[in-house]
Amino acid sequence: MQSESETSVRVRFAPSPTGYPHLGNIRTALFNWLFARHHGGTFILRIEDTDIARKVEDAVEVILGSLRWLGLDWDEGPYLQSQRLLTYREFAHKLLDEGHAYSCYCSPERLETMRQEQVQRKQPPKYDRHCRDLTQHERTKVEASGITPVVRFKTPLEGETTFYDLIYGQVTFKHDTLDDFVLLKSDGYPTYHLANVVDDHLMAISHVLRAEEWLSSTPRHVLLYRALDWQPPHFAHLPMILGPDRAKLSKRHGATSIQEYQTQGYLPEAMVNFLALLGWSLDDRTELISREELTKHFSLERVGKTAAIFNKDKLEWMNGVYLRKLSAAEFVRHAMPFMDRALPKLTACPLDQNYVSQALSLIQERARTLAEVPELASFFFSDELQYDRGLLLKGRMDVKSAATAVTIAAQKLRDIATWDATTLEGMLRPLAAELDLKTGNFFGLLRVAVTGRTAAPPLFETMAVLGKGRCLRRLDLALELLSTCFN
RNA sequence: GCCCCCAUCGUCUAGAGGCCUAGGACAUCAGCCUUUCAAGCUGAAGAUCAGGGGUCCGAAUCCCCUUGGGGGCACCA
Repeated sequence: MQSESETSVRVRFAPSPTGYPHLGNIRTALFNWLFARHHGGTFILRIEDTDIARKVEDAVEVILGSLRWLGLDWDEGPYLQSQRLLTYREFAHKLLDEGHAYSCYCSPERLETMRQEQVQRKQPPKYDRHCRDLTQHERTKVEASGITPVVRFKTPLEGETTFYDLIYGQVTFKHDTLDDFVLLKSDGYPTYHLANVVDDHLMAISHVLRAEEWLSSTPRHVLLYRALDWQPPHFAHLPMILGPDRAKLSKRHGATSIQEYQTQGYLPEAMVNFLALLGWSLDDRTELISREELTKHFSLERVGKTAAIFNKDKLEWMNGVYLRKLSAAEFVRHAMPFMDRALPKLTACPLDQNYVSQALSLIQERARTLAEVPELASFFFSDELQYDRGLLLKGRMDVKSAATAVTIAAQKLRDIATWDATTLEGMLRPLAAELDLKTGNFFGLLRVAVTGRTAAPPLFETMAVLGKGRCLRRLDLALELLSTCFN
């Protein structure tokens, strides 16, 4: 920690806009952010948009939006690599001039058939270095035919590269398992390897925290740093987050993009808490931890090495915890957009704010995500309750006594002056005894009548919120439904 | 096929030689609370620490092998 703070910590999150950020991407962003904040360093956002073919139009927007949603604010950027093409070309040419790179004129077709043959022969697919040792004469000859070459790195043929990863420790790769990778594509854009190394150096990145899938390309990067006579940054590869099938997260894993979690009604704080625990832990017991505590305690030493399958059940549980921690007003503020989206007809007319907040406060404790709220609360907002009349007889009551019970209850309720939970309970509980009904059965019957469902918030509070008029109307409706049960 | 990484309950994890007859959390099951649901509380079940060899007085922890899983091997990132 001391050595880390000696030189200023500068980290970056460098997504490519070829898709929407998923849990793994965002976890990487989070760890970078936490690392920067913990050390009082700088968190930089860099968009690696060097693949024009795969670029997704609104991906950058979504990336920025997701980071903002989670409160992962950046100090510099977003830098766009597509606007720095000259810089990469400059260094590609420098490598060319200094003999660390060469122009390759091989056609994609040739490369493809070569690869196929190699795979068929069960050989590692590697570029065969066809153009590596072309004579000047050969070179000018091909160039005359108008082929635009790519620039390839001249990987040393022998020896090995070793680097120290802050999480995985010392890692060594033999050079003969590497090939001459492309630095500059024929369209003039750099590859990831070139752009990434150039930018990390130019932007004075001190620590590269990225997913473990990059571990095996790190030797290439180290080689590049050396060829350019630059000091490489510290590397820390983060364990992968896998889908339920243990494979790398991708589109086919359902909820892939982080923004889907937003629309499903997860709270950013819950998301941050959950993601932080995917690969990092404070101790042997802490599960709920605030952003402040996280930045205070975050350290690379407590990042694990094993890939994790993310556990949606646990996320849901945690989100429920965060939902319940909200004040009633905050809960309403968070839930309203979901209400509007799911129940546009019902919320179209201006609703009494007091009614809404009373209703939602009964829902708050029962929701695990905000997207569940409209469904859980819908009976508060619909005039015409729709339910199967059979529900009224759930308490294995016969139709007649059910009808009697509802009739008497409605009668008595009509005369109530103060409509609140306490009064309602004071009236209805003794009534159950008078009717010689178990409270469970009687209250269950009223619950269905009043909410249209067997599972709902506590009856008296619910009735108190619904109000006298609504309750009485619904009891009448129940009576009607019961009457249709006779024969 | 080659290279790299990893390996503790179903899942997330604690564990850096004796504190481990392996701890916590989610999920599961049971009980309590209770008008239902949810929440809460209590408890149960669940890991021969992948397997096999070493090292050591002593290993989940160190070493080796095997197996399994993942990742990489593009003019994609």
